[in-house]
Amino acid sequence: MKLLKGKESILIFLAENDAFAHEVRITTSMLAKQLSISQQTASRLLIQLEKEGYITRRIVGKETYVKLTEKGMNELIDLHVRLKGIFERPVKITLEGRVFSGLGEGAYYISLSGYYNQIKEKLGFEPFLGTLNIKLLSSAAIEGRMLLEKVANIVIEGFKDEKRSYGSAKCIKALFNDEDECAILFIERTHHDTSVIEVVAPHNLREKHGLKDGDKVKLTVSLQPVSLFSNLVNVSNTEVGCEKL
Amino acid sequence: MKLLKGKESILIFLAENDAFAHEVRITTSMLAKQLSISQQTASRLLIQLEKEGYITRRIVGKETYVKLTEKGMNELIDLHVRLKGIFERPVKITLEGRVFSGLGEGAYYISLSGYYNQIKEKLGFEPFLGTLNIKLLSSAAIEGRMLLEKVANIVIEGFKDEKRSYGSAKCIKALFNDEDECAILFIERTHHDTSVIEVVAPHNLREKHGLKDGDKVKLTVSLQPVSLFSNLVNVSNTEVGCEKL
DNA sequence: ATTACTATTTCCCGAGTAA
DNA sequence: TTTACTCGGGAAATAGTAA
Repeated sequence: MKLLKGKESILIFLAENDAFAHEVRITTSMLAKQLSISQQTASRLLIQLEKEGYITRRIVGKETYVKLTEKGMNELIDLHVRLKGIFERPVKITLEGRVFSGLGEGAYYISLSGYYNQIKEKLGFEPFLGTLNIKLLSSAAIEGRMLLEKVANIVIEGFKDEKRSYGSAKCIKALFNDEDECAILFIERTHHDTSVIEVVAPHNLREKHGLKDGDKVKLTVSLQPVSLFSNLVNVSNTEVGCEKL
Repeated sequence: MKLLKGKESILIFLAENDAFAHEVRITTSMLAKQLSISQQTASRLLIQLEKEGYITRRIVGKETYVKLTEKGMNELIDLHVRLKGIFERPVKITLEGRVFSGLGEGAYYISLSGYYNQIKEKLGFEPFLGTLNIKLLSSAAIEGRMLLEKVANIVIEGFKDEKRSYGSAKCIKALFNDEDECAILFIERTHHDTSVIEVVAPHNLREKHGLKDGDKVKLTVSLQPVSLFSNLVNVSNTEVGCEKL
């Protein structure tokens, strides 16, 4: 598309060239080239921006000096603040589902030191020896699960012993029923389908919350919008249970 | 003006409503109302955005669910990064001028405990008992001086003793000849005109740099673009001598 | 080289309205 | 109620060109 139209991109271009701190020399054809518009359009837009009070122009012979006014700069600040609001606010992803019993292999796998030590180190807690299986209820929850799987940023490496090899998994920290620290496990080559998640936690959640099969539970993950997409910086900006902002 | 035109503001509106994390229910008339456009335009823009790959739409009976695509989100991220580049990059203001001798009253005023202690506390150094007078050379430097005076964020309060009252001053930290920590003083009711600045520093700059009247010197202040304007947050975001980024 | 006018085309908005 | 078509008016972009 090109998100920005003529006037807006002129203001941004000027700001990028420090035209809020001092006058900047400019020609309409150079501006046109930069913004992929015609020289005539550049000329007209500068006239309009000046008329509307977003810039000042000082013409000395053949040279034109342009400066952003406070009004022009405020326009950019507003936009900046709005985008900051989007990208720097944690977004809560909530998954609801029902507890069910698995085959108990979760407990076995977590008890293996090859997994146990990694969990302890990378998740920051000593895991209860067992996982809680949760069947997701809605298509929204399943959609959320798929999103979280993409974003999960903690990797538990696979390993081998003399008998067999053990696969790797990704996980992401979450909050269980608005209370308990936990992590959702995304296990490579699981036998579960995408409507199921497994949760590991420092405590026995089943016991602590008095859960039996079929009980409804809730998982919340709070993450930064930018982490949902690949391009930008830090990966490790997930927060657990952050409600405000 | 309204910096944003239809399509762009729809993308931002959707992002503000978390439409990058999950589908969002929307009607064209509600969207029209929010963005002050007609229902017809809202409809047309949604169709176009979908065709261009910025959003996906899922129509279930009368309900429409919209989601930003990765492409759409990247468009916003690009803009965000661009604005961050503008507002979160220090801008260097450089003032050049020539040293000249004043009447020596700078030394007297700074030696007064009413000023001395404030300088020590608010500027973070014990000032040399004297100021360096600098006559600015260019109109650009004078313009810069006026800008800095507006932005100067450290206030030295005036006070009274039994004999007379002493005026207040503002100052801002700067770098002297790319080397020395110092501060530019903007004295209320000074007898100097706007082409002159006074500098206070922890050392005797005249001696340390072997300066005599007429020698050229340089002052550099590095500040955040947002601090140039009133609306936004933190005032104390001035940095001294930050060259990179 | 500039800037910026006029004329033409192209694009966009919104009223009316159908489904 | 919805969405989204057609269509007329007007805004915006460019070409041509003057200064």
